[in-house]
Amino acid sequence: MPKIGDKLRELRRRRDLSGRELALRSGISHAAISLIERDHMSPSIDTLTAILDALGTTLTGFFMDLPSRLPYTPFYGASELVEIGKPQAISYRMIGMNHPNRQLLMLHETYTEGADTGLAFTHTAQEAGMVTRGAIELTVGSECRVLHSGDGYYFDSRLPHRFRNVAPGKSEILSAITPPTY
Amino acid sequence: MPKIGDKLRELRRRRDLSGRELALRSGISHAAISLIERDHMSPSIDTLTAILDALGTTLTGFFMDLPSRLPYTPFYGASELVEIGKPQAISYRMIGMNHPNRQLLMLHETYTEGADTGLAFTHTAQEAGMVTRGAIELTVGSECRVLHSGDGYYFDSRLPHRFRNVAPGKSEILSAITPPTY
DNA sequence: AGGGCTTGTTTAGTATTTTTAACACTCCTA
DNA sequence: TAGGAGTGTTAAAAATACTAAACAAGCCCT
Repeated sequence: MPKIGDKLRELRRRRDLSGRELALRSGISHAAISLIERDHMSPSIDTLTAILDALGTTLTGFFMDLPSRLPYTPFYGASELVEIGKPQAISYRMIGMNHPNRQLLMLHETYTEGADTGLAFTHTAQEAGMVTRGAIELTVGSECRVLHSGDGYYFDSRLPHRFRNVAPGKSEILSAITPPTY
Repeated sequence: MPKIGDKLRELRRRRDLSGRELALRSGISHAAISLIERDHMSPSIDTLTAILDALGTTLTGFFMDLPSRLPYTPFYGASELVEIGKPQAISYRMIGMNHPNRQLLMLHETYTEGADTGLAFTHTAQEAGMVTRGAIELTVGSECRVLHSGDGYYFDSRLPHRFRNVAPGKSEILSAITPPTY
């Protein structure tokens, strides 16, 4: 009943993949992919999962559809990023402040030497990021690790988490949170 | 792969429906429902849609709050980021690949000299990011601007957009997209 | 023009889902 | 105690998803 074919094909094309390439990555035959994309058959959850997986997507993301938007300016110069933290300790500079219907919160975080968020909980949200400078000790639940420039993270904000700057000087993170619970 | 059985049974029980009653309302046999609920078979999108329909739910709603009961590691070392692009031109390295129910897609993008995405459209999504190295010419709708290290952006992916590396060498972006339908 | 690559489609056969029908069990009630 | 009406599970056929192989069309060579 749901016509997922067009959406799937569009997704694949956007990634610049041929049917055969996607078949190879997903483990599904290219014939099946062709049939699914033209709505000639309704894939099982398992096969659709495999396909979306190879496209870097999830069932949730795939089936989600959002309402409309307004015109605005998409650019945010480094100096225009709005500060929503405490620059003396931890600076949170926000990207996308003026967006009419924000659904994710993107932050440029700067930690001064020794800065520490302490243990934090949030409602149900998800958080991802990458260290771009220095070294950050990240604790999530019972796990702990030091992340250096280029290392990333992704966790459920429901778990208690804590960021601590362990570099001799400033550290920086670029992070994203959804939904934007700020 | 995804074990949707428990969630389905829980949903049905919460509505105080028997397997046969749900079968009647959905048009699916009660045997099939039993098998699906015990993860003995992977339903097609059509049949799952019919079942969820009878339960007053949608595919989106169903997959959105699928419990993430799987243990996972929130850390992603720089070398573990999964490549979903084409390193010769534009590399998209994904943070959060193993997350059980991803709701945002975070990417570390590396553009080789002169790399160009060409004009791209998406359905309804939102995208934010910051240039961390080099210089990127970003076009969104009718607007165009060159972003340097430290500059950010936030736009609606429904608008036609294009990234082009205009630096003499590699450029890098750290970006986030939600929902993860890139 | 003709090979050799790619692309997406079709067809026939295999595997899996889905149905139909029977089985086993509990809880009522006569 | 026996029977009916409810529940969920299993075992057969039937229908459908899926695969493997062949087909057709386009593009780039020389």
